[in-house]
Amino acid sequence: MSQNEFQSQEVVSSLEQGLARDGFRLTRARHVVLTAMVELGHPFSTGELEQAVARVDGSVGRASVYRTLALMESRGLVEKLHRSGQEHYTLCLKAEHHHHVTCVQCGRTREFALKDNIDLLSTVDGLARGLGYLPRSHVLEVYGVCPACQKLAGPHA
Amino acid sequence: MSQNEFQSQEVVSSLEQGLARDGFRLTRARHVVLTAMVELGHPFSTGELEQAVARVDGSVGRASVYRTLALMESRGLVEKLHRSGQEHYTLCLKAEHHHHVTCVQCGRTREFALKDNIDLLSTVDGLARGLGYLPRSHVLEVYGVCPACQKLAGPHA
DNA sequence: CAACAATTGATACGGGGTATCAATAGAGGG
DNA sequence: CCCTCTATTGATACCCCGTATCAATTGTTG
Repeated sequence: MSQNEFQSQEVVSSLEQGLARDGFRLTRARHVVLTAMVELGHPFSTGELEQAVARVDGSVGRASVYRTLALMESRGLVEKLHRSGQEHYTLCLKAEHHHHVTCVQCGRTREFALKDNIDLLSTVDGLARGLGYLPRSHVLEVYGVCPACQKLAGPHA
Repeated sequence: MSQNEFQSQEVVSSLEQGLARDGFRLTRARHVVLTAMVELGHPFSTGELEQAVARVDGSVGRASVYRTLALMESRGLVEKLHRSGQEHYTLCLKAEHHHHVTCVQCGRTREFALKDNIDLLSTVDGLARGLGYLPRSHVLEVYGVCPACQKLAGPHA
């Protein structure tokens, strides 16, 4: 646990360094929101984020939660997940283009890149070209049961 | 144009027949909302749908617009599109599992299935398995410039 | 046509997210 | 270390979207 807290703080300060590098100020509010995001450790709704922030520091205003969320999203460090009933957001630690596998039971996500699978990436583009489109981008989200939840459920998953 | 209107009415009544088959009543409100959806002919936000409905028949209540939208969505005849800044919905005419290509310029969508591309489909599942997940479902949305918009833009697209 | 239930429109409500704005507090220079 | 300048903040009010409610209406079935 203290191990986890240690890692969390490292993640938070690396995010903060990124902000500072681009001329954003390191403020108490941002620190608190980032800490809350990292400590949640899994995709969160805006409501969950608000609660987590309040737990860390009740003096941070609601508006700052949304402002920081928007800031991180605009920098590609937080992404919206699709197909969850309610919109959820997740921290992205990989810089490059990537996708998510979301566990339909515990809700945790895992990032993956397609570099090992160049076929897939080029197939998606090729598919668009086959329809006469000029490919620009795509969204691919995968849903399944993660290894941990499979174990919990027993062999008849 | 009257050709289009004729086709629109056919689509609307085929949707209505589906509803009737399952015991839903054919009401004025539903007819108006479906007509508005079909006549929009491209992905729409809820606001656009409200406006279109009002244009067709101003006496239809706001609640019924949302009720009909939810009904169609629950039947898989309308799907939410992802990654649009604002949520958008689109009519789905294909029954089977399919995806959308959305033009980033005109916003129109086109459905496509992966049957010609079984590789891709099984690759996505295989990819999840490779990470230890039990694949359940996925979202794939493709964005690009459609043939018509490419022509408009000239050869330097 | 009668009767029953599904559906509707109007209304009010709630919650999420934002615009506003005076007050605060970073960051950098002296 | 303090000063200044401006980004950022917290509080508030506000707006808008979607929904719960409910009496009135309208499909449908027999």
